[in-house]
Amino acid sequence: MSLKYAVLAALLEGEASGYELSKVFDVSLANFWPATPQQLYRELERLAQDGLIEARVVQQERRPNKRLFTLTDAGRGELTAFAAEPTRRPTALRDELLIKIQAMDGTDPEVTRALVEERMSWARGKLARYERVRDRLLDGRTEEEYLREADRIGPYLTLMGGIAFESENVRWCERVLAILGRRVPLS
Amino acid sequence: MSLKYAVLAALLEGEASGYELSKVFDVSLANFWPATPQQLYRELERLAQDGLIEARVVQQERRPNKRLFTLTDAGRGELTAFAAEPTRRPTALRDELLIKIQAMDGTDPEVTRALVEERMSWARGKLARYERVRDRLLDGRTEEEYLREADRIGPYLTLMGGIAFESENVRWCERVLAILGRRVPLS
DNA sequence: CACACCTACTCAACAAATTGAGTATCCCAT
DNA sequence: ATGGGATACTCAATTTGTTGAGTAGGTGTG
Repeated sequence: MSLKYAVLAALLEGEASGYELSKVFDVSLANFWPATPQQLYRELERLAQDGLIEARVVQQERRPNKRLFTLTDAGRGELTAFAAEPTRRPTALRDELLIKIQAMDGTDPEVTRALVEERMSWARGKLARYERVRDRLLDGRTEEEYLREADRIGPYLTLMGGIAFESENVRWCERVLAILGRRVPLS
Repeated sequence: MSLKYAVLAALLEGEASGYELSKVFDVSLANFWPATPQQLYRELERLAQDGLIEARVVQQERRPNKRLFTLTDAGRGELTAFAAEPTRRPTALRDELLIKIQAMDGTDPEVTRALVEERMSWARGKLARYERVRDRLLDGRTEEEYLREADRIGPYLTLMGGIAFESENVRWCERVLAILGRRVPLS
């Protein structure tokens, strides 16, 4: 149900094709509403049928044609209505690694170390990507200036959330590695 | 696919009924693998059929009978094998509130404030519950002592993750509220 | 000049998650 | 004495999410 609004929110940034959205959902929105390309195409179809978005086909020369989608007034309306509704479920984190950590006693600690290290470097990479998005948003201004001047601060606040989340993730990994290291000194 | 292992991991704590598990999945495991009671009952059925857990029916006097499930050796084996496998997808955070924040420009800032405040007090509540679980685990010992003595540290490390996650959540809410407050001074 | 990867999707099948109702007993407070 | 909540589930329908294959031209790399 919420993917619908995630897509509408993504289209606030302007016209986009399904393919472009699938990229966006991989970098910025991926932080709080992951979706596969297939889900997006299906959702776009539905939204277009419901008149919340409009499609126009763009003929292209040396690549397949694409359909660009734009928010309609109706879509914009539904989105702002949604944004004012009370939130039903709060954060839901689904993390396979944490299941493995929960069940780690009884497995080789070195294997667990490796899993945590992999996660840590992944989180660092994501953090770096977020920081780049941040720099592009700020565009030389300080955060203060940006928040005063910008007409849309929503995307900045969610990005801030993503950055906070991933750096906490990295810190957690570091702590876990420290603890594992104390338990099983490197031989 | 992972719910299976989440359930097996939960049963490491000992025998439990579906009903009891649905409580556990609401407090501790909810942090990294949410599941509804219906999902759990179905999963338990499947796991019992596959011989990974065993059920025994306990007759009760003044309440409905219950089925208590225990890990079998096969179940324990599958779980430890899983715990050593590389993790496919990393963290996926799904947060409806962040969609609303992303789309907040164009809605009444006071409404957004209220949404964030609600989330903050919810996160504080969750944090308090985690802290209580932590105190019960530590049982008077310091973290150092616990980590040296305890034979299972997995649950402590995941709990640490939950605490880190929720306190970061609270901090994010505070920052957002501060920014909203500057933009829209309370009249 | 072969091979992999990028754009830009569609189709189909399946697995997992959500929602809502239904059953039946007991305890506690108003 | 009546209503609400807790225990302890089951059944069914629907919506979401995932996986894998297929199409088809274009670009870049060794």
